[in-house]
Amino acid sequence: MINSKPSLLDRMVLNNVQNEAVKYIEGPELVFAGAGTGKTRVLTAKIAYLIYKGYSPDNIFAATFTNKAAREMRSRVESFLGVPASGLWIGTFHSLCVRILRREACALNYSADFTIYDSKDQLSLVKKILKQYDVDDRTMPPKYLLSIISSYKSSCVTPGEVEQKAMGFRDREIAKLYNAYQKALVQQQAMDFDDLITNTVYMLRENQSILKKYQNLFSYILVDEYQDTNTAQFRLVHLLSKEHKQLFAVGDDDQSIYGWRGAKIDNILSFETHFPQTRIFKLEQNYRSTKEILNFSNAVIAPNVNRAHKKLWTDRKGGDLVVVNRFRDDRQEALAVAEKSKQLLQSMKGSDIAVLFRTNAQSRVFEEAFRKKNVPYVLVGGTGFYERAEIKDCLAYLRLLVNPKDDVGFERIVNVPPRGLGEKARSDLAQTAAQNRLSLLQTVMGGHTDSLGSRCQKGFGQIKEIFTLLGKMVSEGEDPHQILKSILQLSGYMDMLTQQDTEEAQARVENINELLNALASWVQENPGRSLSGFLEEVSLVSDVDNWQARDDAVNLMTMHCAKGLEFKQVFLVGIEDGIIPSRQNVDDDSKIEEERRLFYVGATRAMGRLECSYVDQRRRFGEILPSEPTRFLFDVQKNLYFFKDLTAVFGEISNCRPKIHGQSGFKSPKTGAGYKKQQSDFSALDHFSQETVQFRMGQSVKHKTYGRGRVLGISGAGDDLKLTVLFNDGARRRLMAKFANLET
DNA sequence: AAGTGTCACGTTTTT
DNA sequence: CGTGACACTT
Repeated sequence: MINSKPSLLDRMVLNNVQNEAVKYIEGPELVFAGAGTGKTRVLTAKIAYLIYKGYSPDNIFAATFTNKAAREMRSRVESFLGVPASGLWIGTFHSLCVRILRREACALNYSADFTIYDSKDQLSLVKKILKQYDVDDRTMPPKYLLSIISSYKSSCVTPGEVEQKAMGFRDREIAKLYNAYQKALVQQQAMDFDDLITNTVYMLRENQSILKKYQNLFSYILVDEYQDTNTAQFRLVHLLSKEHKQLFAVGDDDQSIYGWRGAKIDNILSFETHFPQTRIFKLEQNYRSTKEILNFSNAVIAPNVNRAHKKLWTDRKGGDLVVVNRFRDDRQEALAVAEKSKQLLQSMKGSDIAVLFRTNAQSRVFEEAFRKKNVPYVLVGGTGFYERAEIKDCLAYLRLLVNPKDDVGFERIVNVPPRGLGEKARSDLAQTAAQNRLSLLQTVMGGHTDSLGSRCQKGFGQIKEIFTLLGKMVSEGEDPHQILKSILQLSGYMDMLTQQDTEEAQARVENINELLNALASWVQENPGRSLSGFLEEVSLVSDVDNWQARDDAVNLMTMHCAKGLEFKQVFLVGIEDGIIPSRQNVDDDSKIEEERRLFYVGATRAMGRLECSYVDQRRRFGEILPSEPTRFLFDVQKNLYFFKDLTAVFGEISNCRPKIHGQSGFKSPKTGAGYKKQQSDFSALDHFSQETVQFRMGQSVKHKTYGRGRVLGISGAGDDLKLTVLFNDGARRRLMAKFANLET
């Protein structure tokens, strides 16, 4: 069946443990795969091996973390085997579940064309419900309510169960609102992200014949990034595999970074109790990073308590020591990273370089710096294309054509562009709709608006006309791209934008054109598929899914986004207390552990060079606030990184009176190419920094009256040098180095 | 109903 | 600083 001259397994190039893990098909199997140990390789090889052993691709269910990963794995499996694996069920949990749900929708009282609500849609719906129930959104903020609902859902807790276990008024209130929210979703034939998993679980749990069907269909279950599965996903995997027990999970507990959205690290740590007779493999040889980077990373993660025992090693020697830079402020940090990137781009591809930060807000300064220095970059994630208002408007029109019960979508576009339909008109419509048990759009289309005030007749008439024409186009099988064009024309949306004649409106037109292009190429790639296919794909894309590394451009992204990726050079920026660990996670030990894992994930992305940085002061909400290096840095022995104090590099130079040997660039700060050159070259500054810095982070010092302590923070320079010291009596004190007379 | 202005609040992280 | 909610004006 497969023509393999060097045998399949030979071609896969696996080490011993990897090889055994791939060939073991005798039951539940868990592979602990540390960062860079060839996890993806094992997973792909495993799928290829299963097919080679006679499993049909149709019977293999493989859950990955992103669609991008799924695409890549599918094509690697195909190139291993030399045959297409189109039937393979590979994708994110969300997209795999949607596929099942579309087939079985009626078992859940849903139509196959249900809409998927994103977090903005969820927010509108929740706000509407709070208003309906007359709940004050100060005591019950919509976002907060949604986060509660989401955490219930990710643990498969129904509104009824919340009600049952309610301890007081507030719990009952939440149960009531959760219930109303869920009812509204069904009524509007919509599901939110969590529902996609949770509803699949409920359906399988309550429906023996459907369960049997999928247990038989999926004869092998594989799960990637198992450390980031939540309870609902665990239940799903458990339900599907409990008869045949052919389950393969890979993951790394040290990289569990999604606890805040319901992921349970215990899923991987207690795998054996959930799945008895599990065979465990550990991949500990790292092929990605240098010894220096690995030692640094191992030291970062070592203090965590809640983890499985393992230690990564490598035989890659002779790399550069990890660097920790200290900058004066976030602007200097960004400019320095941009400048360094610019130099690196002469010998490296942009796709080899990444700047990783904790929060999206940090990206702004870097964008400015990269633009200023004329260094090309790609920002991965952030406010996604599909979240822009004009794009969401277009999608809302399209959504309504597929699902006329989508009231959230309807409310979005009733009066965009303005049709004279204000609050009064809308609440009247909502009332009529409720009386007739119809959705908002159905009420308009059914002509039930005749009894409403004459002022709004015109507006509703327009909507009816637009959707009648569009409906006709859809039923005639018109091309989705053409349909969107008609929407923009018939609704007057394009006219509205072109009339505005602002730069803002211009940008929106361009975005819409981009959407039109995306839709056109989707139609080309998916001939014959309906509009709902496009909408589904659009709702389930992740930030990295659309990301394309460019040879010429440096990559900017969050540490979360960088999971699973690798780069030759990594800048891990803003490693400050309050940022990583996030201010909001500092009082909880398990959250601190997760923050530490995130730091570890960031550090282990680096193959060749890792350069971290923190700043003394950072702009936050327009205010300049002092910053201190992350506590995680103190867990790393000082010999594992090289510390560079660059706070004195721009300005303030006279303060420090540095002794410069050989070529000096510091004499004429304003003019001369020499200065510019120095400014852009970190290594030329090494000497300089070592001379000015007498104190290092974490260094042990002795004070006459306070006794021994560790240096926690350094700021200022020269005579202004200030130290924050944590003394052994437990007190933190800020001292002027000049007067403190510290001994080492 | 629509457009303008003022104020509070927010930044974790995302399928 | 930037966004979104609300109040006020036309």
